Amino acid sequence: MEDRKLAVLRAIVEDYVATNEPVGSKALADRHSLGVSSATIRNDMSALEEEGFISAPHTSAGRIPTDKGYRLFVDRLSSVKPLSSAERRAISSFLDASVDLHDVMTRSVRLLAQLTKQVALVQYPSLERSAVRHIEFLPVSTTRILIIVIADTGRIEQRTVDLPSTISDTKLHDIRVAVNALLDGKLFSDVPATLVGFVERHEMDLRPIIATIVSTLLETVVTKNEERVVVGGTANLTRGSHDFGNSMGSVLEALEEHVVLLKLLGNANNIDALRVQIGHENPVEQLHSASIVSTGYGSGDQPIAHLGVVGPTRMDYPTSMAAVQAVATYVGQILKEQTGA
Amino acid sequence: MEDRKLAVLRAIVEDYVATNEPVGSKALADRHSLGVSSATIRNDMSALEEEGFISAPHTSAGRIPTDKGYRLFVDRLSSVKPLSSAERRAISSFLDASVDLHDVMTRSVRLLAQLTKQVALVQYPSLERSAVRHIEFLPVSTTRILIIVIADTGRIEQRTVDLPSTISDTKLHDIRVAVNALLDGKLFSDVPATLVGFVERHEMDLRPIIATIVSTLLETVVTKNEERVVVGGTANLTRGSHDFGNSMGSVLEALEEHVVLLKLLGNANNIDALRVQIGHENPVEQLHSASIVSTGYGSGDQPIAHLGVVGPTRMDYPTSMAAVQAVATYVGQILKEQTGA
DNA sequence: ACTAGCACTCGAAAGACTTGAGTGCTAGGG
DNA sequence: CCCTAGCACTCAAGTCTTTCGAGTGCTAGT
Repeated sequence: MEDRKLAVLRAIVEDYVATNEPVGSKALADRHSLGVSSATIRNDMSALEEEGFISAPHTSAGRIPTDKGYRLFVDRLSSVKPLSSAERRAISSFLDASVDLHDVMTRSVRLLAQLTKQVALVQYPSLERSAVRHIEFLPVSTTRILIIVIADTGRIEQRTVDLPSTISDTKLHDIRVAVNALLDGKLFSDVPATLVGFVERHEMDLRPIIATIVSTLLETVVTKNEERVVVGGTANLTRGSHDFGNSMGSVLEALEEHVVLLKLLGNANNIDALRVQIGHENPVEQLHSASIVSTGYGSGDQPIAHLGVVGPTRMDYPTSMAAVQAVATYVGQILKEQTGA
Repeated sequence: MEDRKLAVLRAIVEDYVATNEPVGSKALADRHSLGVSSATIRNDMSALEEEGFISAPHTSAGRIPTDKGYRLFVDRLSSVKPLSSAERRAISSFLDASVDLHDVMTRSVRLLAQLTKQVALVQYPSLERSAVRHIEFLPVSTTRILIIVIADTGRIEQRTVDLPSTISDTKLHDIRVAVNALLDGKLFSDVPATLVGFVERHEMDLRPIIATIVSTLLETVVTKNEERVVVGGTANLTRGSHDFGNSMGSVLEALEEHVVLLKLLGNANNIDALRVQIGHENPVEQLHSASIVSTGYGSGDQPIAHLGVVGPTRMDYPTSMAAVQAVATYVGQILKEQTGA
């Protein structure tokens, strides 16, 4: 009895996702073998509507799932649909061809967009979770150097800095060696603590220069550590024609605001499991008619960043969840291979 | 007489761009002081239609400019509208805040999109036009190193490479010094020639390793020298509602194909002047209903890459041209400051 | 060479009508 | 007691018609 009501809800979600049209009792009785007549289904639907899982766009139309309905569906009614082996092979071969981090990110986002037919988001490995692999100083002119920070996750940050006075190449080299000795292998988040007192350990006349360098370094690594997100598959927004109706403009706008996307993916540190945010559950107002399926990925034990897809609430959750999961796993592997030993 | 016909065409273009509705003879007579009656204008319009500069969507509607009409407008009738000083200030202050190349690209594209209310494209400095500033080798494991190539334009390329055998840190350091001595300051396009014979100048047992490194280096610098393009302001596609009608999907698709965008911007080397491609004039089929305004930008004498905007054929050409021009100039300056002395 | 006037065209907007999917409810059957 | 069959009702969406008016081309007049 309760079971049947759930079955009806599942059927409604599945049909609505497939057809994008409100689904009525008759259609359900016909297309799914629920073993009862349309009248009975009508009663169940009435109850489901009462409880807020479905709603009718207008009196004489079928029902469509509400956000709450999708939530129940995702939590209790759907099984994560395994990918076909062809798909798995496609994923790994496509990602294996990547030559560098940028390439991995770009390919992942394309892949994810293609697999899910949704808009895909892939975040670059977070600097917070990265460790210093190497730091390089390149003289650009007599009073200007280029600082390059290379992270173990493959990310590279650069910054040009004006020095208060000139410095010889050998001195600069010495500083570089000292900085690297101190910072190599350190987590970005530990860099500030590690650099405490560094300036003071040098000769007086070098201190202004070193102070400048250190402050830029800190800025690069911590203060302005810009997280990056790649977006792909926006053309998929036009797929289901009226899924986003006239609000498509604001969806596109939101997708260009990387700050917003980071909020979506959860720039908090705690989340690594597959996460589904349905409709109004997501924190971005402009995307209250969209759902986000996301997860963390990483080369080791804990996630170093997130990736996911954004689509209309009426998306194919099982497939999206499977694809997101799979891509995250593969990306993690690739990064491990490329950056680790 | 001929003069008046041109004035009529100009008026038609301006009105159509402003209103997005076919413009009729009466409206022209009213809104522009052409000094003649609507009947006379009708005659002129007839002639213009005959010559293919305008066309009527259906019998009893006004006229809209054809691609040919826009072309004439751009070539002979429009004056590049200077930006307001407020706009100029906004541009320079916004771009001045950039901290690195990525930042410059991102900010430029946002700026350009905002100024023109169109989709903006900004190409990263072309590797072809870059020179080597520095090359770094970082050991990742005993048989694996990370090669990092830093260009004078601020671009940084990385590549992980598996070595055929182990190598000591000191040997690796020696190779690095040798490579840098050879390549520093060389144009990327000259790198292959410069490296001829490099492998052979080393001891026999190092040759396999060096050969591997050299081939990866060549790949990075020449063979797979991926040009990059940043896209922004896609939300502007939804602005004029039916400008792209149902073909908006394919426009978005085209904008995600960076190869396509490079074709649009002209990956040929010869173009640096402001260029306008109207409708079918552009080489990309999916964008035959769009126009592209683009130009080269550079930190020195010749352009190192291109930037521009993509919009519907009925775009405000004078404004777009001015904005593209201005942003290109500023970007060139900023890059010069950041990367040069 | 320009203008005034007029008949004509045809898309877009508004209204009337029809259609049919879907509902809620009630009465009857296993 | 739960399910089903049947029926009256509702309402969006489609179709058809009508109206409306902006805009045209042409001709005759200044």
